[in-house]
Amino acid sequence: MASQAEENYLKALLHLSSEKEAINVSALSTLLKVSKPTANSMIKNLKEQGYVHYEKYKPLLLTDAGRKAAALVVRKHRLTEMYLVEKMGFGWEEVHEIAEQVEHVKAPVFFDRMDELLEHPTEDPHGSPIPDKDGNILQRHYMSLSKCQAGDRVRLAALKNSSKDFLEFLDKRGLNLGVSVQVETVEPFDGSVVICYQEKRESLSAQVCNQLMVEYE
Amino acid sequence: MASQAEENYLKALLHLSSEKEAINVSALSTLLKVSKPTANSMIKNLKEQGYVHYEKYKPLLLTDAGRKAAALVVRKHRLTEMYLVEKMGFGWEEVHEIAEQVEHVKAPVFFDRMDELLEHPTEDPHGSPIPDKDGNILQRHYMSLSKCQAGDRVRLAALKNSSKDFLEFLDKRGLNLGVSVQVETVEPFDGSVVICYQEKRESLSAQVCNQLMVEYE
DNA sequence: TTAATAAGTTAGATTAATCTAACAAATTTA
DNA sequence: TAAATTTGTTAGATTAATCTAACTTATTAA
Ligand SMILES: [Mn+2]
Ligand SMILES: [Mn+2]
Ligand SMILES: [Mn+2]
Ligand SMILES: [Mn+2]
Repeated sequence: MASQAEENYLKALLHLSSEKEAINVSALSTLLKVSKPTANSMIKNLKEQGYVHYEKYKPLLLTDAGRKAAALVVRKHRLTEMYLVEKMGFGWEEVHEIAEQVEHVKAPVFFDRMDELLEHPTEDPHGSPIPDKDGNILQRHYMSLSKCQAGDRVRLAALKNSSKDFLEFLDKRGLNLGVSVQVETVEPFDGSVVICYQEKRESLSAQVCNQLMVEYE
Repeated sequence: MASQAEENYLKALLHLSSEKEAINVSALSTLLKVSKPTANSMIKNLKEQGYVHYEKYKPLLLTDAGRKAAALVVRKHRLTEMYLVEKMGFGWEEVHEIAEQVEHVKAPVFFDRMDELLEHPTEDPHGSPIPDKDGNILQRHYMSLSKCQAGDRVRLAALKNSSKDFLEFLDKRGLNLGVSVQVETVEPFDGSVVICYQEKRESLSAQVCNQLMVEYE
């Protein structure tokens, strides 16, 4: 079974490959906060195990087995986050660090039980999809709030970024997933947007709008 | 913060010292299934950190700091076991292996939340005491069922041994903690005991009775 | 009280995961 | 295209946790 380090690398590789098909070692080492030689040597190890395609100086690519293994780690991570929020009462900004550790528990039944108790959730507390038991990830195609126009009525469905700072920013404004939002104005100059929701009116910078994924109601 | 290995050694040392004040390296290495040199070198490490008193060839002794650190690991372990049984519906025979891993999560708030949700339990699913947040362990002085006499009416309060086999043996007979038991006969020859409980009559070997801790009702 | 056995230690090796320093290859910029 | 920059690799060292082999000390049995 994969070690904690291996599981973390697999997750990072899957994450990077979702933004750009081919992955480079630098991005991996930056994301995981390890040196490039460290990442390089782990890549050789993962190649040995059949999880990545790799040739010297060429970009990295997850194999099918690698993608599946990675998705199953993501599944454990997101089930844990959902469990922590729904069953233990944690805030969505607290759960990532805990899940980062709990995801490595070697006891499939533990995660299966979370899945059951949560009644097979399909998204985590930040709106990201929870891969199924075969490692398939149902990609939702939400739209960024920054693509909306004045007058649009949308529901906040997911976050592109789930950093603690951002989550706390949203908490302060009562911007939770599921909230229905009316786009009032879009400022052409800087892309900032004024929205109305739950009797509130807020102006959000383009940077924030980019991170907010919405769908039409 | 202590590594997983260090936490496991501390727990083992506390466990061994509960049976015999002074601990020897052999017992430790046997319990943890590592070689004696491995145990020896970890002892030197723990001594460096102020967790054990140790001089070459002399028996091992936990320091106050070591005993406290160990008790806090045991606290995490037992809170986890209790949480798994009470909140997640696991059987008492399934939880030890999972807790053995979860206990190493570095997130005090995670265990504090379990403690709250369980309303500050004082015993784990096997009747063992859960140390408090300062590492104090309230020792209950239960009596072994093998010390009982015909006619005694007692309640099953704890298990001295919680191996999977033993737990399954008890499950098959409906012998759960809290069950009220009437001692029918005690066989002087082999120490076996016939008990009545919940419309059932069972004969238990001395070996089993030794592991069953009871209290008068 | 010696001899046998058990317990404990030292030395040295191994593995996984990490690092820095040095260098090579690829890409970008001028 | 040549120079500068970025990216990737190799070599070699380190640390934690483990092992085996060989040896020493302590305990137990004859
Ligand atoms: Mn997360
Ligand atoms: Mn992790
Ligand atoms: Mn246990
Ligand atoms: Mn453990």
